[in-house]
Amino acid sequence: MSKELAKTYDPKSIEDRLYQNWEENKYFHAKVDKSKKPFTIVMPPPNITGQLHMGHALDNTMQDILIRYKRMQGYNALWQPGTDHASISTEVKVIESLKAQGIDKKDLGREGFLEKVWEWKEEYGGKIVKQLKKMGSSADWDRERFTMDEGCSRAVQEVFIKLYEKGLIYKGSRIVNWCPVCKTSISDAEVEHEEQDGFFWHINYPVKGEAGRFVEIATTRPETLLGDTAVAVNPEDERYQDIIGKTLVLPLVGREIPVVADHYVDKEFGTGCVKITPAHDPNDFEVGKRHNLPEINVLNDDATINKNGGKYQGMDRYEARKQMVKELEEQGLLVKVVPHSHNVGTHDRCRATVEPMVKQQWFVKMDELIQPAVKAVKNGNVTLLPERMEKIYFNWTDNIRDWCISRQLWWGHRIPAYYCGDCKELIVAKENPGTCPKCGCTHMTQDEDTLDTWFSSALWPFSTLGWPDRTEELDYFYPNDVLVTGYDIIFFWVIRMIFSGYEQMGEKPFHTVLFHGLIRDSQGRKMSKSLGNGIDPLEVIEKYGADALRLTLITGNAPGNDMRFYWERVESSRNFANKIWNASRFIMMNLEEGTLAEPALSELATEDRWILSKVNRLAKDVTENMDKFELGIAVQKVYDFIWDEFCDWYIEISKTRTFKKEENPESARVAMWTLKTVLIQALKLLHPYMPFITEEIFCTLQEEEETIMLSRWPEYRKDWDFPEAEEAVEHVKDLVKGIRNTRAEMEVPPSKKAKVFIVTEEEFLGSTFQAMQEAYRTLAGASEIKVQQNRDGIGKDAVSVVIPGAAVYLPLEDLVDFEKEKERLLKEKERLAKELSRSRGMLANEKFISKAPKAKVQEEKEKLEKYEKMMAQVQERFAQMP
RNA sequence: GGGAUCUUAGCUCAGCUGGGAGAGCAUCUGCCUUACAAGCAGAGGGUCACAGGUUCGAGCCCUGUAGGUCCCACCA
Repeated sequence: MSKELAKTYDPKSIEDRLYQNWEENKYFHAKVDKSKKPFTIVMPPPNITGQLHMGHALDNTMQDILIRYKRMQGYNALWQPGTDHASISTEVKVIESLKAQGIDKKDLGREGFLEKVWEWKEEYGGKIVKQLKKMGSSADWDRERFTMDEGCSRAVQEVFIKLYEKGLIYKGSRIVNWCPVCKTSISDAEVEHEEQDGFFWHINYPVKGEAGRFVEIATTRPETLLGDTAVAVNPEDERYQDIIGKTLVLPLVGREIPVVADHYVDKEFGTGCVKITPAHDPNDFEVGKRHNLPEINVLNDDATINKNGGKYQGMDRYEARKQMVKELEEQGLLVKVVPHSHNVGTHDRCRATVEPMVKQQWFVKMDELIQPAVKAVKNGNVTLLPERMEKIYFNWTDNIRDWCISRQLWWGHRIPAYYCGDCKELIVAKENPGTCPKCGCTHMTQDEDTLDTWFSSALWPFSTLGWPDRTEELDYFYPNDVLVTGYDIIFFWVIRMIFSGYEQMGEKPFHTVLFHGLIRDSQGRKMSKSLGNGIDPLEVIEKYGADALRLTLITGNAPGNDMRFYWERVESSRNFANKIWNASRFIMMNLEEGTLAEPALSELATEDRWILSKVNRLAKDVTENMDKFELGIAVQKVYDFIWDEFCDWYIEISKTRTFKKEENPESARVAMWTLKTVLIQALKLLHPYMPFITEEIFCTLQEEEETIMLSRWPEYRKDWDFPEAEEAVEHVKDLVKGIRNTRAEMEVPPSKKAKVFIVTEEEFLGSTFQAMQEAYRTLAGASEIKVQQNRDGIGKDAVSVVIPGAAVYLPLEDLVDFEKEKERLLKEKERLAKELSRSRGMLANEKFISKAPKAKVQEEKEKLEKYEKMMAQVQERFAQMP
């Protein structure tokens, strides 16, 4: 006897053990081997501050499925993992933990603080990796990287210097998004627009020298008045022709400002007069440039009013707003206040309202750099899935603006720029030059800023492979094949990787991007910390196992679509795992010791050929779906096959042989071989999705096998194609279902076995039913079976079931309620009549005959014939009824 | 303001290039049948949002309408 499995599937008892075994055996490790084709996926690096959430779970499951699939297909599959330093998140997190200990970041100084962050990273940064392992992720952990490790840091430096030397990175005083809470600039991509209810304050600006004359402006941010350096009107606006060029006196401040004419102003909107604050509004900034207006910054880094705000200095911006509105009202300059909802930019990390400010920052010039990335998607060198993501992609690239990459943070890659303390000369270099090349002094200091986190992530597909060194890994595994990620980071990351790949490597980073959606809660809400509605994947694994979680996340989920999480669905996934477990257990219980030799084709019973044919086509279909990245469809097919075909039909049918080993040992042996063979094929097809349970069963079933992970992916076999067996078994299934159905409707107790007469004139059916009667006798609850060509020996009191090609009679004698039987037959007649009229209608349509494909027409003719025969049977039965 | 996407069984969702409406859960009925009650067998339940159009044929393609979700956007 073979090894035995426990009665119910207990994922906890096997998962950790198997994973450890895989790691120890280095099954995940991919070595450069030019004799094999590489297949590479780079893992989106989770933040070191991260906790595994459903998004990671889905993302990693998809990648693991692809990697395991390709690995089994014989590819040299590399899943390159790593983590991200996540500058703002980590810095904020460490600041908070220091605060709890009563320590302030500034007191530690830059060096001291960074030391603390590294300590924190060592202690907590690896947590997410351990959690990913719980998912069964077969990433090559030996190659794990970190965006701030030595190599990745060199890559960042190299790219920065190269782009600077090409003139694609520049430093400039520009208007940027400023987060007053994080006290750093952020990129446009990091700003989220939120509709907020606010007001329009209409304010009168007095015209200089013309007492009683005013220009009425409308603003949503009255406090920015402090930085106004002009008022603009549209040059074509007839109402205001005479004031263009005049001077206004800024209320509360007294500064004199000009009225300028600029096409930016919309005549129809508001009053048609716009206050211009170049230092705190992107549009005004542009207007200011056109009219040579001064930029007056009135805000400190924490969004309090600075010294340029005169008496309002030190007040928070909102406090100042209140105070100023009050004073304007007192002075009679406030015309009206109108409720108005408008979009406010917020920082996606901390939700604080972003303040546009003019600052000295570093930028990447985007217009040229982006071009190869645009072309790549347009000409299909890079495919985005689902296709609609292309529109989002192009929408961004078409409206590209320069990328602000400097951050006023300490944790991150420090900008490799040095300034001369004396002559202010700027040098971009890997190291501090020591002396100033211009004035010769030695007062060189490094730029204080660090780079946007995404600057290093953009290099991830090649920096992880060793770039800027020319490693053999880089040569072999680059470009990667597929990138799997959420559509929410298409701008942050995907686009930037693509243009960086072309710019640095001269080649795309990957050929396909597979996007997935968000996992939402059962009410369709985003899972978030603040709502407290997040479901912890680890909790799901603890309760139902990693395989159940993986299956739940993949089934019924179309690419790029969001999905709701239901515990009930995990439960049904778990049930499926248990189903496989028990089916396997059953097979092992019946397996005899010793290997089962593959029988000759002639030894196979009809049902053996049927299930082999089915599993054979399943392998073909699943492979096709996988190749098209239709992961959910593929696994659904495996699920249906295992449960509906293999368990419900084949195993049940096979019992007639395996339970009677003594009677016909040879037939039992062939059945056992088929059971085992088909199970192994199915396990392999399922392995990428459910790695743990398939491994455990595979290895228990075949002690000689080391792992399913490295076994060969099932390929289509021509000699396993048995269309006639498939047809035969389909008829048997119809027969069994028909009998079961009738018995249930006639309320025949399950204990009562009935005789079954099958009347068919078709030779193929007759011999099929004859040959397989042992198989369906038990399935249909029959005592005795007779297959014949006429109704001889069948009494009038027999219940009849009409199936395609045959009529089945069950002599139930006293049990028959003829009224009920008539009712049942009538229903059947109606159904057939409907089918017949549909079919006849189609075939009577000349245009259908002439225009539809011939095969379709033929198919329809066959259907019609089938239904006509069935109808005849039903009518005949009516005629016999008493 | 521009764009994407969704509307299919009571609930959540599949449905690939157009060719007789599916799954899981829920509901109802009967079964502890020696792999599995986390199971088996059976049943009910859908004018595929609405209105047009293309087609021999539309859940699927086109147009419009309504409602939901999301993304982008410098109208102060």
